[in-house]
Amino acid sequence: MDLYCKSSNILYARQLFDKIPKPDVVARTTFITAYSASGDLKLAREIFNTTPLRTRDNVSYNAMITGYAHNKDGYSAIDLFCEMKRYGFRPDNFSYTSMLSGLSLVAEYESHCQQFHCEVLKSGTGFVTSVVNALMSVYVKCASSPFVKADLLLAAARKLFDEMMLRDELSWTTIITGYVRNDDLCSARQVFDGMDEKLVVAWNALISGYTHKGRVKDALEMSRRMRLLEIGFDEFTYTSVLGACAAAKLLLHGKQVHGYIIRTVKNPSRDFLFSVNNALIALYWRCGKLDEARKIFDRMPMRDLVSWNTILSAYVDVGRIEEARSFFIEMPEKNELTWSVMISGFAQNGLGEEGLKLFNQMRSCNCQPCDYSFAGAIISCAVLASLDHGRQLHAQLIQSGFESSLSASNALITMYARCGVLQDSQSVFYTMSSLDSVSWNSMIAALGQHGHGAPAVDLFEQMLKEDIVPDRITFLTILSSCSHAGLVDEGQRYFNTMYELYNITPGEDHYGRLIDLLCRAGRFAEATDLIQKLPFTPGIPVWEALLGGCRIHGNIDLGIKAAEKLFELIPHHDGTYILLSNMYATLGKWTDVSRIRNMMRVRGVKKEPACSWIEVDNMVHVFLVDDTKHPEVQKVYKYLEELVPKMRKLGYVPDTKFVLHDMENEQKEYALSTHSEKLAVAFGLLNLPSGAMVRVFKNLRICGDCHNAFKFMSQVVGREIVVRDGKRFHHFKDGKFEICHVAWGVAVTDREDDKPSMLLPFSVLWFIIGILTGYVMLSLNIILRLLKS
DNA sequence: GTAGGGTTAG
Repeated sequence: MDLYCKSSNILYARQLFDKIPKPDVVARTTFITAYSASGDLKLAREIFNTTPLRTRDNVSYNAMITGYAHNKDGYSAIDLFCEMKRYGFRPDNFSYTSMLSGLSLVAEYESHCQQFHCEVLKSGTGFVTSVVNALMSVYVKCASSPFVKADLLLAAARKLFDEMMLRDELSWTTIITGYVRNDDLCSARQVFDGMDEKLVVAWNALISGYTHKGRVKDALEMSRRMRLLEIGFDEFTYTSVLGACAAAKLLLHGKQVHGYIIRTVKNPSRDFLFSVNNALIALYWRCGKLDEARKIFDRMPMRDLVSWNTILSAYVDVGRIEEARSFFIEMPEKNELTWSVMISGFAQNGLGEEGLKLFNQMRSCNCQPCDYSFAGAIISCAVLASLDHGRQLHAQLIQSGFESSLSASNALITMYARCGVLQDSQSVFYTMSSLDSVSWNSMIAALGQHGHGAPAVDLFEQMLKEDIVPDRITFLTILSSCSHAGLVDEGQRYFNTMYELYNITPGEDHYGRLIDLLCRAGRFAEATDLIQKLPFTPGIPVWEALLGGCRIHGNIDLGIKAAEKLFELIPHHDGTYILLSNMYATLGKWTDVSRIRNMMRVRGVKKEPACSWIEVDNMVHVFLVDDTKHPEVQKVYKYLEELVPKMRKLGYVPDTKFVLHDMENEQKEYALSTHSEKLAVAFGLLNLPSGAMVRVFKNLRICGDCHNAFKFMSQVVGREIVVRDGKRFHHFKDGKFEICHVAWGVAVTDREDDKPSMLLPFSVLWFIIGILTGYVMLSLNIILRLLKS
């Protein structure tokens, strides 16, 4: 039976076990261990529970406690340890070691460490190496949780280490990794240098430590020294070294290591093949060689979960989402990481609905979402600009105890910003206990998207002051923000520092934003000059930026050139036609507009009702780029005709004038209040740039008219309204073009079945449940007080 | 029949 358990053939062993009339405690313990090892704690506990109390012994308790610890259920490990004592068992070395390993998973405060430290001392196991090692682990892991005095905890671990009677290899590695994980590589190195005989494990710990802290050079230097000292690499060394190469994108070096492994390692073990091949997949992916990565994956005789997750992440990373989806479906097993990668993969590729669907599917599969999966779902809400759902997820995030998660908080910043509630983004940002570059990037982008260019630049400067190193995304964001704020010189200066100070080579996207910046300011000569000097053949982002700029300033000649280039690159892209016709519309050249629309019809390009839009003082000029007889336009007219008298009746104060210019160059003026559901509907039908819709949506929401805000959003549902990142609108003020809102805040949900979203009923339900719970709690409280008195 | 560390995936 034991043999079958060890060869992982538990099912067969269980058949034998079930034939024993009265299995003894030894047989039961074998199963507890086997089930725990296979991750099936429920079955393990079942066997444990059916062991009569009088036959239980320390070993069976210890096996069960270890099972919990191995399966990351620290609290149950501690509970069982306490139960054991309650029933009169005397915990031994094994019990303490296992319980402490469980404790290290959940220890969050200094008191947790101290309490159990006292208990160890009282029990007399304080001199046992394995117990002290586990206790050190508790201190070390606790030191990396927030709101603790990490230095004191590490010092306590060090004291334990210094005073140990008998150190083994684990003691050394525990303290070294303790320092590594708490960013004290100096102390880690000191302890390492003090080792007489340096174990491979210790080398590995330090190499991976250097890699994680971005010190790839030091990591590779260590591996070079290992080779000089003729210390044999094991699979952990290889994976760490390959990880270092992947982090620094050192393809050549990585390939050398790959070749060396092929030449020198004969008869590799199963584990060796798993971990080294997985690291190789990651290496080739990170170095941009997806095909090589795929080859390694395909050639693996056996794959584990990490292999699948790595190849999945690689395909998601390069945006090949459909292939990623087929990997996801094909995978023999999944963990929380698998789900999270796929959810955020959908979200990052604009497939918000798919992301949310998968998040719900994850929960219905009994897979507990982790903070990363929450982050993916929250970003999905950002893509859909679905504020209600986003808020619900925020509440659930807090409930699940992930409030302090970095990735989830970063997602919240983006979500609130894209849903038009900048204040909430800010309150998340300013209450976070630690920030990384993604947090800064998200907050800067949030400000920029809301048109607050100058504050975005200020925040960027603050980021630099706090020694956070900006990355490519930071520069994309700050260039857009400068563009919004008309800060041309600042933008150019930041662009130049990119390579000079931070060694980041600007990509086509960066050049695109720079050209956008120049064109918005009307500096076409500089822009065209830059395009000619580009270090690569200009592609879509460059020409789109140029055409966008020409549209604002009515620079027809240049605009046509840009459009021709775009037609060469993407022949039937509706966006180009629409930008082009909007350019003519803004200048009132209606014959050209209809020429373009005809071209679209002849060439079979899908025609969206379109319009161009500028705001001058309190006047919104809307240029309809459609035939007046177009049914969509007719609907708009009808709505507006009905709207004005109705609104007056309802007492709405007009605050904005809308001037509709149509193709026959007729102008119609409507004095309207933006606080109107009907107007919102009209906008929805018009497919107005969503900046205008954001305005209406925000007004409704600010006035507390959430119902209508929601209704407005659901009215928009079912129509192809694409909310594009970076689609900006312009404000004409004091003779200069300035910033305006970005196109966030429009819901595009349930497009398939065209039903209103279920978000509102859910929020109402939550609200009612909240009130009922509060009411019940209150009554209970009163009853208790009455009983007491 | 029971224990403690190092790797690769976001």
